[in-house]
Amino acid sequence: MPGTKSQEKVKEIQAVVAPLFASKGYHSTSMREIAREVGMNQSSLYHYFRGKEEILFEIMNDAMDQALITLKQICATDLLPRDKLMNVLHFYTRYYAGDPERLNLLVNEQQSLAPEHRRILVEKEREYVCIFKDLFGELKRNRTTKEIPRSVAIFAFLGMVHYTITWYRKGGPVDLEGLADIFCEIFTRGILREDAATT
Amino acid sequence: MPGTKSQEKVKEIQAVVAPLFASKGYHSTSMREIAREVGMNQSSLYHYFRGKEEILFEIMNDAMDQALITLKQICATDLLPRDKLMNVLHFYTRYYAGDPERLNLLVNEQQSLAPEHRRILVEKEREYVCIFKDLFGELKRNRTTKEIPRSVAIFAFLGMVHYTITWYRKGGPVDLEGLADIFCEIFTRGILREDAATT
DNA sequence: GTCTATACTTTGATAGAC
DNA sequence: GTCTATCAAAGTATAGAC
Repeated sequence: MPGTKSQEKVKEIQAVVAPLFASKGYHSTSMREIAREVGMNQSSLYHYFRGKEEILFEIMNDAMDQALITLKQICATDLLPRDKLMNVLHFYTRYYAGDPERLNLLVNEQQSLAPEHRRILVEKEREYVCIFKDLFGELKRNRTTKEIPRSVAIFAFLGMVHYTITWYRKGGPVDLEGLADIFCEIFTRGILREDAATT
Repeated sequence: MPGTKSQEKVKEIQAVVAPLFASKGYHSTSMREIAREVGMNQSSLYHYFRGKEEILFEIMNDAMDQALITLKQICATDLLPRDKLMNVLHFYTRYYAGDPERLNLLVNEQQSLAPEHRRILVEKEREYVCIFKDLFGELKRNRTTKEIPRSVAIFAFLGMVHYTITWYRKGGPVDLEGLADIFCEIFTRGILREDAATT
């Protein structure tokens, strides 16, 4: 394959870099350190990436795309709005809490992106929020939500989930499924009408 | 006042630096830029601080101390556990959402601290969590909480509140009091027993 | 595709006059 | 307390041989 640049190697580098960026932060991780950790010369990295910032962007971009695909799949089903929402909440929780090293970057390193890359991810972020908003819209038509502004409800949930990367560790007293269940319950009881919640 | 180093100037510098660190990140903000923004020479900064990291630490440390004082005051009253909790949640929400530029650092720049400073703040973080845990302990004795692990409930709340620094802006459709009310409601309905919630 | 060598820039911090 | 001048270190990135 000409001009392919060995996608396996690219993935391998990203797999090494994500935890590095996550633990020390983007700006505190040097290209020299990355190269050492990957096991190649610093200059060789530039064969696979245009620069340090591109490594960060591609990891973050992949992570967002991956989640978007699944979220859209769930929403495309003909489940009841309530069940769709539960599936979305469940998936999203497992996604973040299950891969904290990579998702960490999405939460903490937005500032480190070049403006044009930042714009791309902000746009995808908007897609995320739209998916949630649409779901709540469907619920509202069925009069199943309380009088909490939709966006506040969404951001409350996102905050709850994103924060897991700082405290949740697999292998602890609560497993991933259990955590997703708890978040669903908090959100259900807290946001939706009780009569709907007990359905 | 000998050896005082003009506390007013120190506060002024911190007030300029906090938004800088918050918007561009600690490592992307240089001492030269800080000096320019403050309106003094780069070297002069070293008269007030031992170095860049100390500026960051002192801002973060002050912010934590300030919150701790109020939280302890609330807990020292002889209100009902439920009311104490509501007061704590209310204050904490207003504190974070009301000063996002400074509190941003507490959420995003822990990695940038020197190890010994990091340790100090981690210790204070533990105090925070203890305050919440004790409150839930009081509630549990009255059998007013559901079967959600205490720490999960606490981290759910902290995540919800800390995330406000990324989306909430004063002057929008929801004011600070309203936001605190909503968070209290979500948390009350989601975490506590319904019978207790409607008291 | 991988290396050596190096250019170039920016950084945090210090010395010392005033 | 504030400045000028400067240092040493570390950073990203590139040129070019193999």
